[in-house]
Amino acid sequence: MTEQEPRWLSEDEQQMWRASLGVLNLLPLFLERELQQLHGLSLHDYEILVRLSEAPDRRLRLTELAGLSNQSKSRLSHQMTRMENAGLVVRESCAADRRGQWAVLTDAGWERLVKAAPDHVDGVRRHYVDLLTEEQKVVLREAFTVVMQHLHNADGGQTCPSVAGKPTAKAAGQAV
Amino acid sequence: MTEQEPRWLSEDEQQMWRASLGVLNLLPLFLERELQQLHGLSLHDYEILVRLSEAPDRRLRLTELAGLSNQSKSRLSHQMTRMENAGLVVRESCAADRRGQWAVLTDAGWERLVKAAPDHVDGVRRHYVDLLTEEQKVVLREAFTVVMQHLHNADGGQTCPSVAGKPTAKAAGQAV
DNA sequence: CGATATTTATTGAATGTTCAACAGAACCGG
DNA sequence: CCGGTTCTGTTGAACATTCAATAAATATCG
Repeated sequence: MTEQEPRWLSEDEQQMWRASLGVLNLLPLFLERELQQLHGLSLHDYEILVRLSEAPDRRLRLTELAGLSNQSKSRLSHQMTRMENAGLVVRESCAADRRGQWAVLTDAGWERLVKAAPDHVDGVRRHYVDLLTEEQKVVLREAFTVVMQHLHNADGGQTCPSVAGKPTAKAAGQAV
Repeated sequence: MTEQEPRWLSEDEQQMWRASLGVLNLLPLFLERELQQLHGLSLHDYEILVRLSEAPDRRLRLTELAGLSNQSKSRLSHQMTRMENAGLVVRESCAADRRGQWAVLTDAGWERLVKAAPDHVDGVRRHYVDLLTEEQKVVLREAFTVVMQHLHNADGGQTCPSVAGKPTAKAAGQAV
């Protein structure tokens, strides 16, 4: 019997957790809807386009892309199929490792991203970034960097391959 | 032509946004998996159980429940069907407003919640709360309360009915 | 070298989510 | 009290996601 009285959350912690849950649930919905209506893209589409756009040669191995965009390889695989059908992206098999595949951004994909980016950044600002004070942004950046890191390490690549210590890319500033 | 150069995110803002996205994507997955494996509940199941458990008479009108748990009425409706089949919850039609329905927590649902709560709180701590400093928690609570409020107001009840100014319930401290 | 394990990516089935359309009850305004 | 509007909740179909199983190429190591 290693039963212990669990460490319940304090009133404040609970409030903070519930607010987090709210944002977690709602924010993606809003961004997704705007993106979908204005540009026919899902949030995941967008995220993938951004990551590819920042990659050298506009290409990334699937596993790495999955890690960078925080999703499982299975999900990415389905996603890629859809995006390939939409002409945003193509797969190319990899010479160096014949198990592997490149995800490559097409010109159409690039243009789609460039068109969508201003509206999307605007949405991210309206619904999130611009609601925060400078101090809050700093704290949030630090806090969430830690949490994200933790989550990437915490599972043995089941959920999503851990992203290497890459510096955040500099490219077109397209707010994922 | 009201075209404007968009206000791109600064380097720091972008880093903070991307970390947020990471947490947004990953955290629910982790909590969901643990909850599912240990107790056969989804995160949404759990959230609904908690909200009902805190409500007077363990019952809530569907619309209000949807608002409290940050989801659309449609989604909740499907969810309720599943949970009703699982015996966690029942629907009762509402005398005062004959359009309406009550969502009522069953005893089985309550017990299930009580059993799951310690493990879930533990997960929330391990993957989130305990990774934050006291200062970060405070800042996060304030910041996200604002953002959540904004999101609730921002859409005209399309996504989810806006939650009234209810004080965060006091009940069993079960960390949603 | 060869056997085993690991890594890469895909697949299909089960499950969950969204969106738009709907039906019925209550509200509101003249 | 009648007509339109809003609100309640449900439904089905399209779509997305998860999970476990698979196949194929490469690593590992005795």
